[in-house]
Amino acid sequence: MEPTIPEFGRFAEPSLLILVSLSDGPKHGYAIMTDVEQATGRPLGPGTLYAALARLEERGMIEALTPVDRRRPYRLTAVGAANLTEQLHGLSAFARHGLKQLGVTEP
Amino acid sequence: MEPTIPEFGRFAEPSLLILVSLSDGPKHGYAIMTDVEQATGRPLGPGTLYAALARLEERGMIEALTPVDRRRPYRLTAVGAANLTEQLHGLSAFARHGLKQLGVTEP
DNA sequence: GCGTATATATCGCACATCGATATATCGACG
DNA sequence: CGTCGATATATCGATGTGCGATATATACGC
Repeated sequence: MEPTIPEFGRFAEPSLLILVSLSDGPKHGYAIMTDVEQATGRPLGPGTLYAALARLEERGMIEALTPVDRRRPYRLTAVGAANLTEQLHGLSAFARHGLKQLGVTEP
Repeated sequence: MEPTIPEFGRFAEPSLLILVSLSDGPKHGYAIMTDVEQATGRPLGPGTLYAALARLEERGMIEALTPVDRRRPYRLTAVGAANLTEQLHGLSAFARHGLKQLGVTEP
């Protein structure tokens, strides 16, 4: 039988946060930090950030652009964007499914 | 300034999967395993499951019911349900936000 | 009685998170 | 012109989680 919830894959929160931040356009590390903290209200420490960036690049989800000044910007690759889109769809469906089961009516 | 994305908190995937499964009604471990595998298409191994159950109980998100036969059922607590609802709302908003930035139009 | 499905428990490795710390530069303000 | 806070990246170490493997026991069909 087919799964009722599409898979939403193999990146935990911080990586997803980073990918979504980059979906807005290329950014360097520090900009991602402030952007994510802005959006979520929670700080994303440098330990988490740079480790996750390295992993995401390694896996071809993002790529480094040529550094300007002290800044090392990254941008989403096509693969990364496709992957992110799929994950977000899965996530969205999962959230709807859960809220439905909880009896929460969505607007 | 206020965060634009509500926080979606502190449980990684498997725990969320378990909580959503329990939002359907009380279940014992093995039932959760098959339920989650059914819904997501991916197996949830016993190592992941029972460790996560222990953690969730410890934190008051779920509680153990009286065992029947070999089965040790759990159910969502009020706290757990409230917490889950909040997380799913955050998750849903986050997914919408990301998809919007990706230029994906949702049905 | 033999294999498969049901059911729970535990160990150990690998990996991720995340706070702390370090380092360097830039701009503003006194 | 000196220092302080913001910008920017890098790395280390503790702790937590995920997850596959393994173990064990019972119930059921064949």
